[in-house]
Amino acid sequence: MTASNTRATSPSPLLSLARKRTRAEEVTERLREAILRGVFEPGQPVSEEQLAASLGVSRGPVHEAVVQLQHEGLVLIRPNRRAVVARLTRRDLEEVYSLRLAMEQLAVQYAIHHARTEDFDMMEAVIRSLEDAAVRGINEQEAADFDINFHDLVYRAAQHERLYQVWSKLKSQVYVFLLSRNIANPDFREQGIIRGHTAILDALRARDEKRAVELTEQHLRAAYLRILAAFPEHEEAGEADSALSIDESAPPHVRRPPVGPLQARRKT
Amino acid sequence: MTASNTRATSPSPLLSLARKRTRAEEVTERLREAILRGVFEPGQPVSEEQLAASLGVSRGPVHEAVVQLQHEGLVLIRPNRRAVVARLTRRDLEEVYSLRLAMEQLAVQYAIHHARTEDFDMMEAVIRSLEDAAVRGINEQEAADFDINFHDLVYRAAQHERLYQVWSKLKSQVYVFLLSRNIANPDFREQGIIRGHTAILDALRARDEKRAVELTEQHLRAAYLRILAAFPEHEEAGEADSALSIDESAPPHVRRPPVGPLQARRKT
DNA sequence: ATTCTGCTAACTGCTAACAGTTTACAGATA
DNA sequence: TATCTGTAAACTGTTAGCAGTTAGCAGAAT
Repeated sequence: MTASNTRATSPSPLLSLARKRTRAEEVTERLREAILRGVFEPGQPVSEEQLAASLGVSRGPVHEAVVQLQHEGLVLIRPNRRAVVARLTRRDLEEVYSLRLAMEQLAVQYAIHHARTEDFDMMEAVIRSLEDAAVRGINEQEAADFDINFHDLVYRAAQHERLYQVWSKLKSQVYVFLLSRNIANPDFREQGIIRGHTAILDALRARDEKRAVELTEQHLRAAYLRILAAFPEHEEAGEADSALSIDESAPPHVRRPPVGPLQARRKT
Repeated sequence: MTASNTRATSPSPLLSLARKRTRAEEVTERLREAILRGVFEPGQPVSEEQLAASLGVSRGPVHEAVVQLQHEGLVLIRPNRRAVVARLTRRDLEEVYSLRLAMEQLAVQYAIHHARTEDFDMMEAVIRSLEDAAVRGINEQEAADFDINFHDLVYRAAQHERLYQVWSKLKSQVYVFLLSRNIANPDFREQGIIRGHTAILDALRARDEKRAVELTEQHLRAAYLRILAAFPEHEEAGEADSALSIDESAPPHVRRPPVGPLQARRKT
């Protein structure tokens, strides 16, 4: 997510009133980056104490960071136990993408009404960058960055704070899925992303709400299926029901087929 | 939210392995309750230090609680400044309800596929309780509790952890709106709630996805409009753009009409 | 060999104290 | 009188240390 967290509109460096970053925020970012880059394996315990020592900071800010990353679904905390890096399952994938689809359809509706032309221009620039980069060949991480950046701009253009907050939390998990499972043929994958984003941008510019919503569904369902296909047939033994699951009184595990627009389509 | 946070299925008191509540969680609950009950007025600063002193606890857990309540949208924090109780505006109302609508439509879809019969029975029980209570007359807070409890059961029945998390955050804000603005004629309001909930429950039991989604939209749009109507015509002077707004480089304020299904309908 | 038992080290939750920032206000200045 | 300025009090962010819990492992028991 290297680039996706930088502001789309860079604040003027002069007189910028620079909102002071608290130490906890810096730790959060470092730790998030480390987890996303795979420095910590899924399932691996993360000691606040060790982390604090290695970052040369006390445990207070580190604790805050860990809590924040739990909200983002990257780690799992249970009281008095060490935090554990989340192991995202097939079920988590379905949850993330079903939720994302609902939110992103809302986002394009809002974007159509509230976006400024600069917003569209920035989206176009991101698509162009990906096209250029695709020519010289890029790795998975770069592809994921471009992908997420485009969608991030859509959410920003929607000018819906709460919607953006929810997306921010989901974003990290989407990134994990993109990196770990998005192993289709690169050319095919990148062209699909480019075509999908271009189509969505066109619909947004045309203020065609129905089409934008429809295209979003297609785009995300395709992404979902591509990632799902890369999951191993038998999931790892002893896998938790979900990466989150604070809930201890979970009902016995049931196979849950996807619901709603993510499920295999009959009619259309 | 007195009752809505208790577990729907109470864990067996024997051998319950009782998940130990951390001090920070207790403080969070107390503070949330205090804000929802109006002990702190919107706009009023909340000192972590004073709060810690008055609760007989150190500032660590209190800070954690304040951060948590910021996530729930009940307070606003800026670094090095005292937290302030959120003042929810008309725009916040629109954000909350547009997001809620998208979430809840997803929830009923999942509930239709994953709910057990007990889930429906519990929903029915809540509706019945409200009917009984309405006869003897109830105050706004009780009505809000019944209302939220029903919807909470729907989200639980969906068995979608991330969806429930988002709803949990929204729930507090919905509660604030219900308490502060839901001032329609009680009889009318309660009958509307009862009818709405009954219709949704029927559609869920019938596994009629399309109807359930449609009814949810009607129910929530009605609630939105009822609350909106109670907003004063001229909002308080000096009101922030939004209760959240970490973003300091906000564009000049623009009148934003609701988007999507919340807006006034032309076609249907 | 495998399962239990008890101990030690590692670690988290919490508290208390320090350093730097913000708020509030009294007095100075126009 | 109204506005500016400097200073003290209030408050947050951070650190370090204590108390209680958990994890890991060596040795006993089967």
